[in-house]
Amino acid sequence: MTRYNPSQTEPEWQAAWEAAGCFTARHDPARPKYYVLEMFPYPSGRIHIGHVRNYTMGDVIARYKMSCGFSVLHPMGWDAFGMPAENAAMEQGGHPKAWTYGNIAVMRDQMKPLGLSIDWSREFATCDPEYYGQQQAMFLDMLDAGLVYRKAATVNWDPVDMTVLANEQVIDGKGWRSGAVVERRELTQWFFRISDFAGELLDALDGLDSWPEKVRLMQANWIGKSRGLQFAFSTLDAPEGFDRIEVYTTRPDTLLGASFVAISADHPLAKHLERHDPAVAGFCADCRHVGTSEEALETAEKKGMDTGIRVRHPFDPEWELPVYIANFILMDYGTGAIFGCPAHDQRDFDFATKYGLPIPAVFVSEGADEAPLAEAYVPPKTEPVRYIRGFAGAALQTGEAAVDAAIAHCEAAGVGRGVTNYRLRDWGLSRQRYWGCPIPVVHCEACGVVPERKENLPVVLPDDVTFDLPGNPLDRHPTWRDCACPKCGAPARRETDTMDTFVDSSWYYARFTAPRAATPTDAAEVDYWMNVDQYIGGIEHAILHLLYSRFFARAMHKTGHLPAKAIEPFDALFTQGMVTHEIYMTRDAAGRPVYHLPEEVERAEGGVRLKANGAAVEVIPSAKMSKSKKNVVDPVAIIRDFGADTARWFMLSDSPPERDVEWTAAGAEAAYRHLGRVWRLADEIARSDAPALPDEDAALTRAMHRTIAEVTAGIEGFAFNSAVARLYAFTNTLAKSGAGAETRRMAMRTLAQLMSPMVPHLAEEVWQMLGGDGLAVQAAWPKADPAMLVEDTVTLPIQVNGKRRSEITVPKDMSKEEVEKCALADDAVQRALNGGAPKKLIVVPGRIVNVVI
RNA sequence: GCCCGCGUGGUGGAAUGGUAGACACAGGGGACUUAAAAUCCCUAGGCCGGAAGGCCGUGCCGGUUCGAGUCCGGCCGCGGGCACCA
Repeated sequence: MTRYNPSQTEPEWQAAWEAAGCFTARHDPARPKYYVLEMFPYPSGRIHIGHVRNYTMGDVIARYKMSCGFSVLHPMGWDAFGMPAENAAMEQGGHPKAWTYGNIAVMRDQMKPLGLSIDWSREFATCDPEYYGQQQAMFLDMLDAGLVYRKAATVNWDPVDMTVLANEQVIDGKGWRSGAVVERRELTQWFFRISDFAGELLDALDGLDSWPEKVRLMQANWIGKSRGLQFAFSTLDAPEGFDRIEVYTTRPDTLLGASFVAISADHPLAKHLERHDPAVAGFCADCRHVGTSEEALETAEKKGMDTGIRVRHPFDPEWELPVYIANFILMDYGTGAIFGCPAHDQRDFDFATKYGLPIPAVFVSEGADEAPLAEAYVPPKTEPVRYIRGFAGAALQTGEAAVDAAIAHCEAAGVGRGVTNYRLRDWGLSRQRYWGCPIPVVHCEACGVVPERKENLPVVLPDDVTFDLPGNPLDRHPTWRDCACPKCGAPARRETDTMDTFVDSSWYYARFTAPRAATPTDAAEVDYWMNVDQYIGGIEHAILHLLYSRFFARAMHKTGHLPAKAIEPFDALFTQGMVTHEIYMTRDAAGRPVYHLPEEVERAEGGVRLKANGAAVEVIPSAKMSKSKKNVVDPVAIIRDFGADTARWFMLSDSPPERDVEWTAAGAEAAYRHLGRVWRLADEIARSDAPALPDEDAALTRAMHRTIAEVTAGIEGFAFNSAVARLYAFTNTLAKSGAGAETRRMAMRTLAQLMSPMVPHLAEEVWQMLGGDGLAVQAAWPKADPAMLVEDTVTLPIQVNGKRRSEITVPKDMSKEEVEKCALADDAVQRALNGGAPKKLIVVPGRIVNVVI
């Protein structure tokens, strides 16, 4: 007898699908389309078990939609520009291009055995000149449309390596390679005007009702709309030209709680003072040694320096406040200056305490008196509080109301104006790196910044570069930089900055609709395929990638590359969890940790041991897989040992897709055993000649329809683990069923279809064994018969005081009164009542009965 | 530091405010086998009890409710993001 043998049959079915052209996306106006997209991978070198999970989920949706009659687009590509390729070139020699395309080839070969329903004819990498050339064309259109501009911005500068560092390359304020203390440096850089779209990007979140609420919330907070007051303090003893300091505050109601003014070290006043005062210069230099990331700024010790300058309080000419330079004020947000109200802001409180500044309370909780504060009092803005230093509105009001009243009062008094501010900053896209899309402009001494002519695109990266020196090889390339000005023809210099890789990933979804088009998009194709019906990816992209893509789609619309309907490119979003694994650790003689791969250890009596020498292994609970901790599982080995279907089945079972899943060898083996069980069951049923048995046949048919309904709902609702559980249950039901052979064959074929999106190879195998017509992948999705789902009785739990004490089974449509009667007659209820009458009787029809005593 | 999540048996997890632990893994017991593997069957949150049954139980503390894993407030722990990692 033959056995379940995935290593032989899986490649055969993949060949059969390819021969039948099952996964070629067809622009068929007669059929509804469905566009499934998983976030494309970075070609790091090998596929990861997390990729298997991500792409399996997308594949389930794609295959399910195919069998529901949709024309499906399910493409794959590579997010191929970025730092790791340059790092590899620096560390191991070679060229980023060779490294990247080599990795892509390996990963494509590793991915294909998974049997994904991908239309590989649409594959591209963002580092293909055909792709980035179109990106350059759009950049020029956006430049023309005023969506791109240049301004100065700060970067992390490594003074030893003489290079710009990414935030992740700054560790504890030092360069990762050189160890030198990082400096902030200003460079002129390119920006997208995303902040012009802040209000629209925020408002449009409401329409994204198939996005996770948490992602919408995170984006809304990131955009950070606030209503506040912008006004100026007039200064005393300030240098010329600085007679006013503009500040922005979201809490103008606390103006009478002001204790100090703090400005950023990058504020024009700070920069002015720096030039004349060595002490200020020293302090500002210190501030600039903190990296540019908000995290670094916020977690650094809060420090300030009194400038000696004083400002007058706008409501009291006698009241003077000191002006500090502080390391936690961002020049990029608001005006780069704030007033501190220590009583109602913890950061200001800490600052005031540190520098011995007053802490006057503005409001107290409703019934309280003013008393010295041990910490800042920061109640929710919606809570009514009593204002003791208020100046507008009622004494007792909410923070919200007080802010509105304060703005109105200040505007009337001529102190500033109410403004709406956004936290969202413009998107800096310049990168001082080689392996990215060149920014297609030229710097000409006579003409200034000149866009490259479209017919000269793509501006291709030169291949002859070296990575023996830090910094951007384009900057020191002997000939590439030199060019003629597209306007006047004089000798000019190419822009050597390349684009942020987020640009590449902000429109790839549109390119997949016409990947070989001679323009960025093809109107007919984007019109048919957009939007992405289901986008799937990691929660780590909740803010930046998704927000940039939403902006870019709008910018593409404005420049004629996308229709209006595509300005929100992703109709539905699903964020899946990570795959984790235990970490196995021993220690060397010096007590340093040594990590071990999962295949190097075994479970033995009394714990986990090394296979090599039996040494006891410390097991650290599940963590995100990382090479350095060696808790990685190689999908290639799993597929070799168990087959793709086992890997797919395991990735879908047990854990809910949005949550992290732990890979365990036992779980994978269990998945394999189950698939073998299904195979044997199919084999047994195919041979059976059992006669029909009306009761058994009817029961099995009912169970089958219930399973169809449950599995369909599970797939539609991204509850793959629940769908898998129903499939387990139905497999057990089918195995034990005494129904006749014909009914069991029908049920088995249905089971194969329901399993097909998840374990497509096994499904084909079973479908074929049971005489299914054609390929299972092309069969229409089974439909549950609603009549088969109706139950005529229902079991109601009976609670006494909220605790389950008994249950009754009653006809589904029994009246409330009769249910009450049955419940009260129940033994357990009688016992509890002990002859008395219930205080209350709650009957929720079809659900529960609660007797309150 | 700020924003967003998550926390349920030995394990992964299920559960429109309505029977907590579906479905599985590991475990225990049994069948088959010369034996093992494979397979099949039974069992299974903890405590007390022979059983019937009872008490406890969804990170911790409190609240709302006839009823809370689910809603609200406060804490603890873990994870994601913080604009140049992708």
